[in-house]
Amino acid sequence: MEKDIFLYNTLTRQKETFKPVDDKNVRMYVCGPTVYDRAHLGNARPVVVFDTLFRLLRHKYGQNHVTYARNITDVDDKIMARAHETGESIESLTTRTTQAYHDDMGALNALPPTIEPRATGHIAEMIALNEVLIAKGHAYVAEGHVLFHVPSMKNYGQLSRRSRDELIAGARVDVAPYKKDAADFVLWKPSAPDQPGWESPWGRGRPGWHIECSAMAGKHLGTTFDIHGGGLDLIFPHHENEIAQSCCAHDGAPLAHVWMHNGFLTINHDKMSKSLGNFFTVNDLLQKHHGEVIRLALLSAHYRQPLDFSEEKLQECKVTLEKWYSALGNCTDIENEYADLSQRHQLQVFGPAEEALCDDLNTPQAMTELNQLAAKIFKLPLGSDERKKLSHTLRYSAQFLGLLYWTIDQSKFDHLISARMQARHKKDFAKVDQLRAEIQKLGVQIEDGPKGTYSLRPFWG
RNA sequence: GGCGCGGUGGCAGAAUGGCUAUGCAGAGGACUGCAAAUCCUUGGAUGCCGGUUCGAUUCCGGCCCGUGCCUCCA
Repeated sequence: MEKDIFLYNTLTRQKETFKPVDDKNVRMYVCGPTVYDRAHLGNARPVVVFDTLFRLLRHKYGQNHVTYARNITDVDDKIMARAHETGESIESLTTRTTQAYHDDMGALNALPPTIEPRATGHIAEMIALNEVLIAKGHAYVAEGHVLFHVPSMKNYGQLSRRSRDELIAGARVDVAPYKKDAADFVLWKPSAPDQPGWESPWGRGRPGWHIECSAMAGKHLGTTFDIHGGGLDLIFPHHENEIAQSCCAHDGAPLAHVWMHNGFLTINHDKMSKSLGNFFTVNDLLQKHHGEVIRLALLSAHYRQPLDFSEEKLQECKVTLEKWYSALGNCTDIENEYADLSQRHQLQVFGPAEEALCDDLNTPQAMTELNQLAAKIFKLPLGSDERKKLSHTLRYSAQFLGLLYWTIDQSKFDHLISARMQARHKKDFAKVDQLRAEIQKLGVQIEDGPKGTYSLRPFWG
């Protein structure tokens, strides 16, 4: 792919041409879930957004030249609190929740990341990082805690564009007495005997929130990597502090070149919250809507914009997908061209949607291109070469969005279709309708076109 | 109080210093065993006030409104 990729960088507040450190190994880190509860819809947005970016990067740099790391935070006070409430063991809770996360994100057709490091598997790296920070004068020990000393870093606050003074002025929380500076944050904290903990040079304890990402990113992606992503709310303090830890440990080497942050989502224009009763887990939604529909809805606004979720939006996305599937081709096209979808990346048909995605992941623009493509396809004669070619492009383009991956049992389908065709010629409409119902059981809704032909679309009940 | 983001047609949602997407919804027509889809035609927008400019929705300033973050929430 010749086209350059442009990405908006929170660090510079500008759209920049993406230039990887090593184009043989493009590296991206995205903050993953804390596994104490089912993922909610808000958790799904960064997953789908960065999955889309992952797909685009893999296309441009090669399937095996992109490393995507997304962590699992499996040690955290929220986890401890939940386990304490319910009596479930921490291990059981985190294992079960991690599995549910994989299931839910898989249902949204998010590819598994290349690496999924777990915090509890990297305690030694975190301790080592703390020791480096202490040795270099960026951290200190106080009352069993290890704290990062913010004034030790001259340019702290670059990502969020906040000065240390501003932070302190706006602080809403009491400053712990053992902190040398009000802005200092915890790298390591002591654990009570009944809390999970690991032996360390500072006694038995557990990591602070930010240190795990620095340690895991450093281990798996190297000192400096290409893209670091997450939700808008992570800019401060989480990502700011990751930068502080990693840069100071590595004598100023940048942690990541490009910082990307997705916007929040609202539900019917309200903030999603338990008190408003509009709090949905991904799994809740999957009971009512196909994952592909939810995925499209999550991509229907640009990732940096707020995204409003509603039942109407889901309905509209469902109809849109059905239209695209219908445009994809009649059964003949499916049989001849798309039987093995894993081969479709070899088609190398340039798609305009691809170009839209190269412009800072403009997914709404990509949707427009797919709509345009579908409209063109519908105007062309069924079975024509031109129509097939555009169908190729549609299928090909949609793969970048992780859409139009749906397939059918081809042999059964072909058999039923030809039987129905015959019944139709005989005008045996009772049989025709009965066969339509049978085809529907395969998950396909067929439609009769103007010339007795068929279009195909998934049937989602 | 500090830092930031946004206000585009009925709704959703891109883009752009001049020719203003796209989808849904609406109106009219075509097609049609049923059902559905599709096709053709069509009305409709850039919060307010100034400035820069031959020309601004787009750039600059002010205002109004909404919204996010400010130590563990994607």
